[in-house]
Amino acid sequence: MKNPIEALNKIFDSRIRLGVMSVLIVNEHISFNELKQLLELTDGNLASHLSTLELAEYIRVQKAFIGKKTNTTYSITDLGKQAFKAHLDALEKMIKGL
Amino acid sequence: MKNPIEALNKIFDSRIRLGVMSVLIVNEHISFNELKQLLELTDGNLASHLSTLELAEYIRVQKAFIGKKTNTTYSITDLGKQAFKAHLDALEKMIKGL
DNA sequence: TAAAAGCACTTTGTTTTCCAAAGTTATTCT
DNA sequence: AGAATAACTTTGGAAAACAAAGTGCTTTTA
Repeated sequence: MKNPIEALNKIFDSRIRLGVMSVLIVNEHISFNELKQLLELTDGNLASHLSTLELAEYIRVQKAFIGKKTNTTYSITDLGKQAFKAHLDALEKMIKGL
Repeated sequence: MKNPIEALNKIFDSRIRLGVMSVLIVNEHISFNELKQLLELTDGNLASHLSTLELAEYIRVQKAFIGKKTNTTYSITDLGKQAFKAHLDALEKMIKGL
Protein backbone atom coordinates (compact mmCIF):
# COMPACT_ATOMS: atom_id res chain seq x y z
CA MET A 1 0.00 0.00 0.00
CA LYS A 2 1.14 3.52 -0.73
CA ASN A 3 0.90 6.53 1.51
CA PRO A 4 -2.56 7.86 0.72
CA ILE A 5 -2.07 11.40 1.98
CA GLU A 6 1.06 12.46 0.16
CA ALA A 7 -0.85 13.33 -3.00
CA LEU A 8 -3.00 15.82 -1.14
CA ASN A 9 -2.12 19.44 -1.70
CA LYS A 10 -1.08 21.15 1.52
CA ILE A 11 -2.51 24.44 0.40
CA PHE A 12 -5.94 22.86 0.44
CA ASP A 13 -5.70 21.59 4.00
CA SER A 14 -7.40 24.82 4.95
CA ARG A 15 -11.18 24.81 4.81
CA ILE A 16 -11.13 28.49 3.91
CA ARG A 17 -8.83 28.11 0.94
CA LEU A 18 -10.81 25.09 -0.11
CA GLY A 19 -13.96 27.18 0.12
CA VAL A 20 -12.49 30.00 -1.93
CA MET A 21 -11.42 27.60 -4.63
CA SER A 22 -14.76 25.89 -4.86
CA VAL A 23 -16.50 29.24 -5.11
CA LEU A 24 -14.13 30.25 -7.88
CA ILE A 25 -14.60 27.02 -9.77
CA VAL A 26 -18.27 27.86 -10.13
CA ASN A 27 -18.09 31.67 -10.34
CA GLU A 28 -15.85 33.28 -12.91
CA HIS A 29 -15.31 36.36 -10.73
CA ILE A 30 -16.04 37.21 -7.15
CA SER A 31 -15.30 40.29 -5.10
CA PHE A 32 -13.50 40.53 -1.80
CA ASN A 33 -16.68 41.52 -0.06
CA GLU A 34 -18.79 38.78 -1.50
CA LEU A 35 -16.25 36.23 -0.37
CA LYS A 36 -16.02 37.81 3.02
CA GLN A 37 -19.76 37.68 3.54
CA LEU A 38 -20.18 34.25 2.04
CA LEU A 39 -17.44 32.63 4.10
CA GLU A 40 -18.13 34.78 7.17
CA LEU A 41 -14.57 35.90 7.71
CA THR A 42 -12.80 38.95 9.02
CA ASP A 43 -10.94 41.08 6.49
CA GLY A 44 -7.53 40.11 7.72
CA ASN A 45 -8.19 36.45 7.75
CA LEU A 46 -9.64 36.40 4.25
CA ALA A 47 -6.90 38.63 2.89
CA SER A 48 -4.19 36.37 4.23
CA HIS A 49 -5.71 33.23 2.77
CA LEU A 50 -6.20 34.98 -0.54
CA SER A 51 -2.59 36.03 -0.59
CA THR A 52 -1.52 32.43 0.03
CA LEU A 53 -3.56 31.36 -2.98
CA GLU A 54 -2.25 34.23 -5.04
CA LEU A 55 1.34 33.41 -4.14
CA ALA A 56 0.76 29.86 -5.34
CA GLU A 57 -0.69 31.37 -8.51
CA TYR A 58 -3.92 29.53 -8.00
CA ILE A 59 -5.95 32.72 -8.15
CA ARG A 60 -5.57 36.08 -9.84
CA VAL A 61 -6.69 39.56 -8.83
CA GLN A 62 -8.35 42.10 -11.06
CA LYS A 63 -8.49 45.68 -9.99
CA ALA A 64 -11.02 47.43 -12.13
CA PHE A 65 -12.61 50.83 -11.83
CA ILE A 66 -16.28 51.42 -11.76
CA GLY A 67 -16.15 55.14 -12.31
CA LYS A 68 -13.53 56.17 -9.80
CA LYS A 69 -14.28 53.45 -7.32
CA THR A 70 -12.03 50.45 -7.37
CA ASN A 71 -13.64 47.08 -7.69
CA THR A 72 -11.43 44.15 -6.81
CA THR A 73 -12.35 40.73 -8.05
CA TYR A 74 -10.68 37.38 -7.84
CA SER A 75 -10.67 34.54 -10.32
CA ILE A 76 -9.10 31.14 -10.60
CA THR A 77 -6.07 30.51 -12.82
CA ASP A 78 -5.52 27.50 -15.04
CA LEU A 79 -2.88 26.29 -12.62
CA GLY A 80 -5.38 26.70 -9.82
CA LYS A 81 -7.99 24.67 -11.63
CA GLN A 82 -5.46 21.98 -12.30
CA ALA A 83 -4.21 21.86 -8.73
CA PHE A 84 -7.71 21.83 -7.32
CA LYS A 85 -8.76 18.98 -9.59
CA ALA A 86 -5.65 17.02 -8.72
CA HIS A 87 -6.40 17.48 -5.06
CA LEU A 88 -9.96 16.29 -5.47
CA ASP A 89 -8.75 13.27 -7.41
CA ALA A 90 -6.28 12.45 -4.67
CA LEU A 91 -9.01 12.80 -2.08
CA GLU A 92 -11.28 10.51 -3.99
CA LYS A 93 -8.60 7.91 -4.45
CA MET A 94 -7.75 8.04 -0.79
CA ILE A 95 -11.33 7.63 0.29
CA LYS A 96 -12.04 4.81 -2.09
CA GLY A 97 -8.94 3.04 -0.78
CA LEU A 98 -6.20 3.35 -3.42
CA MET B 1 -26.10 31.62 -1.10
CA LYS B 2 -25.12 29.90 2.12
CA ASN B 3 -21.70 29.65 3.68
CA PRO B 4 -20.28 26.54 2.03
CA ILE B 5 -17.58 25.78 4.56
CA GLU B 6 -19.52 25.74 7.79
CA ALA B 7 -20.73 22.18 7.24
CA LEU B 8 -17.16 20.92 7.05
CA ASN B 9 -15.92 19.14 10.13
CA LYS B 10 -12.94 20.91 11.69
CA ILE B 11 -11.46 17.67 12.86
CA PHE B 12 -11.03 16.65 9.25
CA ASP B 13 -9.15 19.76 8.22
CA SER B 14 -6.03 17.76 8.95
CA ARG B 15 -4.77 15.59 6.10
CA ILE B 16 -3.44 13.10 8.63
CA ARG B 17 -6.73 12.62 10.45
CA LEU B 18 -8.44 12.44 7.09
CA GLY B 19 -5.98 9.76 6.07
CA VAL B 20 -6.51 7.76 9.23
CA MET B 21 -10.27 7.85 8.76
CA SER B 22 -10.13 6.76 5.17
CA VAL B 23 -7.85 3.89 6.05
CA LEU B 24 -10.26 2.86 8.79
CA ILE B 25 -13.28 3.07 6.53
CA VAL B 26 -11.74 0.37 4.38
CA ASN B 27 -9.89 -1.66 7.02
CA GLU B 28 -11.76 -2.97 10.02
CA HIS B 29 -8.65 -2.85 12.22
CA ILE B 30 -5.23 -1.38 11.84
CA SER B 31 -2.28 -1.26 14.21
CA PHE B 32 -0.34 1.76 15.37
CA ASN B 33 2.69 0.62 13.46
CA GLU B 34 0.91 -0.06 10.24
CA LEU B 35 -0.56 3.43 10.33
CA LYS B 36 2.77 4.92 11.19
CA GLN B 37 4.47 3.25 8.26
CA LEU B 38 1.63 3.85 5.84
CA LEU B 39 1.28 7.55 6.58
CA GLU B 40 5.01 8.03 7.17
CA LEU B 41 4.72 9.75 10.51
CA THR B 42 6.70 10.00 13.68
CA ASP B 43 5.29 8.24 16.74
CA GLY B 44 4.41 11.42 18.53
CA ASN B 45 2.67 13.02 15.61
CA LEU B 46 0.56 9.96 14.88
CA ALA B 47 -0.27 9.43 18.54
CA SER B 48 -1.48 12.97 18.94
CA HIS B 49 -3.73 12.82 15.91
CA LEU B 50 -5.09 9.49 17.06
CA SER B 51 -5.89 10.90 20.45
CA THR B 52 -7.77 13.79 18.83
CA LEU B 53 -9.86 11.28 16.92
CA GLU B 54 -10.32 9.16 20.00
CA LEU B 55 -11.42 12.13 22.06
CA ALA B 56 -14.06 12.90 19.46
CA GLU B 57 -15.07 9.24 19.68
CA TYR B 58 -14.52 8.76 16.00
CA ILE B 59 -12.13 5.90 16.57
CA ARG B 60 -11.72 3.23 19.22
CA VAL B 61 -8.65 1.47 20.55
CA GLN B 62 -8.33 -2.21 21.21
CA LYS B 63 -5.51 -3.45 23.34
CA ALA B 64 -5.21 -7.14 22.78
CA PHE B 65 -2.52 -9.56 23.84
CA ILE B 66 -0.70 -11.80 21.50
CA GLY B 67 0.85 -14.00 24.11
CA LYS B 68 2.11 -11.44 26.59
CA LYS B 69 2.85 -8.80 24.00
CA THR B 70 0.29 -6.08 23.61
CA ASN B 71 -1.08 -5.48 20.20
CA THR B 72 -2.87 -2.16 19.81
CA THR B 73 -5.32 -1.74 17.01
CA TYR B 74 -7.63 1.05 16.03
CA SER B 75 -11.04 0.93 14.45
CA ILE B 76 -13.69 3.41 13.43
CA THR B 77 -16.81 3.95 15.54
CA ASP B 78 -20.33 4.40 14.22
CA LEU B 79 -20.13 8.05 15.18
CA GLY B 80 -16.89 8.28 13.27
CA LYS B 81 -18.38 6.73 10.17
CA GLN B 82 -21.29 9.08 10.38
CA ALA B 83 -19.12 12.17 10.87
CA PHE B 84 -16.80 11.17 8.07
CA LYS B 85 -19.67 10.62 5.67
CA ALA B 86 -21.24 13.92 6.64
CA HIS B 87 -17.94 15.64 5.99
CA LEU B 88 -17.59 14.05 2.59
CA ASP B 89 -21.14 15.03 1.73
CA ALA B 90 -20.45 18.60 2.77
CA LEU B 91 -17.29 18.60 0.68
CA GLU B 92 -19.14 17.32 -2.33
CA LYS B 93 -21.90 19.85 -1.97
CA MET B 94 -19.39 22.63 -1.63
CA ILE B 95 -17.47 21.59 -4.70
CA LYS B 96 -20.53 21.12 -6.83
CA GLY B 97 -21.67 24.56 -5.73
CA LEU B 98 -24.52 23.92 -3.32
C1' DT C 1 -18.67 70.37 3.30
C1' DA C 2 -17.57 67.89 7.12
C1' DA C 3 -18.33 63.63 9.15
C1' DA C 4 -19.43 58.83 8.76
C1' DA C 5 -19.10 54.68 6.33
C1' DG C 6 -17.38 51.23 2.92
C1' DC C 7 -13.63 48.80 0.42
C1' DA C 8 -9.47 46.32 0.40
C1' DC C 9 -6.00 45.75 2.55
C1' DT C 10 -1.61 45.62 6.08
C1' DT C 11 0.19 45.30 10.62
C1' DT C 12 0.33 43.58 15.20
C1' DG C 13 -0.10 40.35 18.56
C1' DT C 14 -2.25 36.38 20.56
C1' DT C 15 -3.78 31.69 20.42
C1' DT C 16 -3.92 27.35 18.39
C1' DT C 17 -2.06 23.66 15.89
C1' DC C 18 1.60 20.88 14.25
C1' DC C 19 5.42 18.24 14.56
C1' DA C 20 10.00 16.29 15.64
C1' DA C 21 12.86 14.64 19.12
C1' DA C 22 13.63 12.73 23.32
C1' DG C 23 12.07 10.22 27.24
C1' DT C 24 9.20 6.28 29.28
C1' DT C 25 7.48 1.64 30.34
C1' DA C 26 6.90 -2.86 29.17
C1' DT C 27 8.07 -6.79 26.42
C1' DT C 28 10.84 -9.60 23.34
C1' DC C 29 14.80 -11.01 20.76
C1' DT C 30 19.92 -12.17 20.84
C1' DA D 1 22.17 -8.97 30.36
C1' DG D 2 21.84 -5.77 26.56
C1' DA D 3 19.64 -4.19 22.39
C1' DA D 4 15.54 -3.61 20.04
C1' DT D 5 10.50 -2.89 19.30
C1' DA D 6 5.77 -1.14 20.49
C1' DA D 7 3.07 2.46 21.92
C1' DC D 8 3.02 6.08 23.91
C1' DT D 9 3.84 10.96 26.75
C1' DT D 10 6.36 15.10 27.38
C1' DT D 11 8.81 18.99 25.86
C1' DG D 12 9.69 22.66 23.08
C1' DG D 13 9.85 25.16 18.93
C1' DA D 14 7.99 26.63 14.45
C1' DA D 15 4.20 27.58 11.67
C1' DA D 16 -0.50 28.75 10.86
C1' DA D 17 -4.81 30.89 11.97
C1' DC D 18 -7.23 34.56 13.57
C1' DA D 19 -9.18 38.93 15.52
C1' DA D 20 -8.63 43.60 16.08
C1' DA D 21 -6.89 47.79 14.97
C1' DG D 22 -4.86 50.85 11.69
C1' DT D 23 -4.38 52.81 6.75
C1' DG D 24 -5.60 55.30 2.43
C1' DC D 25 -8.91 56.09 -0.70
C1' DT D 26 -13.72 56.91 -2.14
C1' DT D 27 -18.51 57.56 -1.58
C1' DT D 28 -22.52 58.52 0.85
C1' DT D 29 -25.06 61.05 4.34
C1' DA D 30 -26.20 65.00 7.40
